Amino acid sequence: MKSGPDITTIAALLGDPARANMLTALSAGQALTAGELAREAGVTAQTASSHLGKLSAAHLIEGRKQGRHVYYALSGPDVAGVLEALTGLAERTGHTRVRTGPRQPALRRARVCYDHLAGDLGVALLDSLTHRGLIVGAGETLVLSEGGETFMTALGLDVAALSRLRRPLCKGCLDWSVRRSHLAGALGAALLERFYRLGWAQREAGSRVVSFSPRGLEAFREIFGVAAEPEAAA
Amino acid sequence: MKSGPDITTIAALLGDPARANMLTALSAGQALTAGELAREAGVTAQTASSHLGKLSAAHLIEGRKQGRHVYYALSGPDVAGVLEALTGLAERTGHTRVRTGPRQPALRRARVCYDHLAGDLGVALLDSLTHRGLIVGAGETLVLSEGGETFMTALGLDVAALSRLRRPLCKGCLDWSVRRSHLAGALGAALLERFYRLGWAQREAGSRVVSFSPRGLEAFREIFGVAAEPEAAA
DNA sequence: GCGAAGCTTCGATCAGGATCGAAGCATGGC
DNA sequence: GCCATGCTTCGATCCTGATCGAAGCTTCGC
Repeated sequence: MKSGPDITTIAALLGDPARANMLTALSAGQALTAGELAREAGVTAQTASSHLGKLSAAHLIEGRKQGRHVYYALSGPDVAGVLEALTGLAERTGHTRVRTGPRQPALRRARVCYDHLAGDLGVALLDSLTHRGLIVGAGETLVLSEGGETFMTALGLDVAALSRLRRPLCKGCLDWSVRRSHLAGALGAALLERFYRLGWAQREAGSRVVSFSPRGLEAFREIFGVAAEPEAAA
Repeated sequence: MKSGPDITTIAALLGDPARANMLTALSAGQALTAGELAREAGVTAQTASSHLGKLSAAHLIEGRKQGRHVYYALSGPDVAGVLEALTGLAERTGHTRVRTGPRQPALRRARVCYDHLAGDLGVALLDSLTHRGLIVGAGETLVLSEGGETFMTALGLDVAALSRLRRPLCKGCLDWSVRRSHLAGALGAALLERFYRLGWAQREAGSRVVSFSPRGLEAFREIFGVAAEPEAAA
């Protein structure tokens, strides 16, 4: 019928929730493995592989094989730009998922991001740690200070063992609901695991929501001083 | 699964050829009837009605009943902006419809983007204005300088009136064929309108092509010094 | 080497939605 | 009033594609 660039194939690719979640995760800038993207999208590895194949064939993402992992990244900043433009339009036209389910506020509050804590509480956690000088740095690169090491040990974590893992100990991860970083990496995962063990929180079945018990929330607030983070940003 | 603006519903709507054709047709700026859009999309009236209902429910378009016709128009310039951004991405990633139309060079040269000038001439126009300091800024945020205000007034535009509109006076809009910004916003629309009034250019029926008369092109070049912008960027 | 982990391919299932025929509702011309 | 025109609703069909189980392939740890 018409000629010129064909937007439908790309738009159709963005129209699937699993793929949109993957791309949104990648628009933070860092490359992610196929497995991480699968978890991010909430689908199995097979399904994720199919989606990644399509996105790759459409040149929206590029994959690099590294060992037995495959790292995927956006093919360029313009992909993220389109996502942003779409997000803006979605916001103006009132397409927010917030109202769709009762779980949404809970998701914004606290959820797992792969294997660490995200959402308001996740961001507040990292804020508290950096504010007290236990973690130093900003953005993606974070370092645990000596005081931080003591602190984590007091919490019952084996920092030495965590440092020996391949995975980076501390890493900043951009939070999509708060738009600020929360703590990822081996330490972030170990902390969340610790919260589970202490009975402070638990995963809700079939969702990414992390629900804190009243007692757990109290302890969390006491240790990390969450109350210091009201609605500030605009 | 996630919250926040939901791009998937909108992207899915854009992912259907029939709907994409309709929206592309509407991005020329003028309202079209349901029947015209059906023909544009190459589907029957029933199918078109279904699509229009969905686009309308998603607030991407708005319909006004007039007699026994229903006129549909985009709900705002940002819809056309998203289409432009998508088109640019589609071009970079090589998603072109195979059949190339004869009108294609003319489209690249000068076309309407909702209600302002796009294409080579549109980009050259903004280049000239910024180069002379009449418009300051880059990317999406642009500001008309004092000298620019004088200039526009000399051209016969009522800048004060344009400033009173709800819509932003100046805005950059990414051009899909040139991959640089052209001038959007109230000023961009008023300028194109002025070109029409001056007899420099006119819309070609049933397409987005803007054709300049030889005399109009000469005047355009003289005022905006278009020749000063060959293939420069890399 | 052997087993485990990460990713992809194959095959089957199943739901959503695009499409059109036919009928129903408005509006305008006469 | 009566018919023609323009648009929408209803119902049925059909097909694309999302999904996951199972199996295959590669790479790493030991």
